[in-house]
Amino acid sequence: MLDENCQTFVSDCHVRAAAELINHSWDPVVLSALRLGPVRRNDLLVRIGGISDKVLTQSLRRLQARTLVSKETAGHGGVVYRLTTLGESFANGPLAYLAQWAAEHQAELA
Amino acid sequence: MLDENCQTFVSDCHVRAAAELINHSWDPVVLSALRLGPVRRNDLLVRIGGISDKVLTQSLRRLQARTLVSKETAGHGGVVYRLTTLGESFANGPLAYLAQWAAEHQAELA
DNA sequence: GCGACCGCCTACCGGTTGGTAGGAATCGCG
DNA sequence: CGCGATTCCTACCAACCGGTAGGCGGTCGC
Repeated sequence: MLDENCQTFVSDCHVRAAAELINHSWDPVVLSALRLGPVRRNDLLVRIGGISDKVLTQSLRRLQARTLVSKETAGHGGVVYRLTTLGESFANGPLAYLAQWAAEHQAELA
Repeated sequence: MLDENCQTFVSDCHVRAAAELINHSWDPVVLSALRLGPVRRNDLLVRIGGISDKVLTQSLRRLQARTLVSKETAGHGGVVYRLTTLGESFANGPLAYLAQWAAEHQAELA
């Protein structure tokens, strides 16, 4: 479904691949929140405001599947999530650039 | 819905604002396709493979509302869509960076 | 052991997105 | 005028995303 569409123009293929990383609306927010450092799940719920319990789990599952986030067990039946090297590369690179652009052009966006 | 969530950490607010620009899966593809130059609607349908007529219209409406894309009437009942200055800034900036990152890390992404 | 907390899972519901099909309005050409 | 091309709109449908509620099993402190 992605390959045959790449016939049209190649760069588009990479745009679609990248879009799938942030296409779920909460994923970029979770990645951005994890830039502040490793954090336990419940603290992540607080750090990100307004996300529901289930959605955070789903988002973390997706990000784990793409090896952007890793999970470690901690004491007290707790869990710590942190960015992987790939995740840091994405969060500090394209995602940070995206946020910076949005900040600069904030006034121009309705 | 966005403001009160910005209490948590400020950069996150901009991430969410930027995410709304590419939240709809076809929008980045349309913007990327328009980077190749102004184009009529039907040609855009061909240039982008696999998009449906209705979805392209909806995507263009959203992008027009955000002043990323402008529409001009052309002869023969035709219409020409092109990127605005803001749209070019976004497509050549964050979007291009995103695609470049995806191309570089293509192998690491499942 | 018991209660509290934590992570996670399972329904269910509502809204949105994407796809298909059909048709209306407009313009230019033969 | 008849016709095709183009743009756009309206249903209708399937699939998905996000939210709510409730429950299950694990670990820790008491």
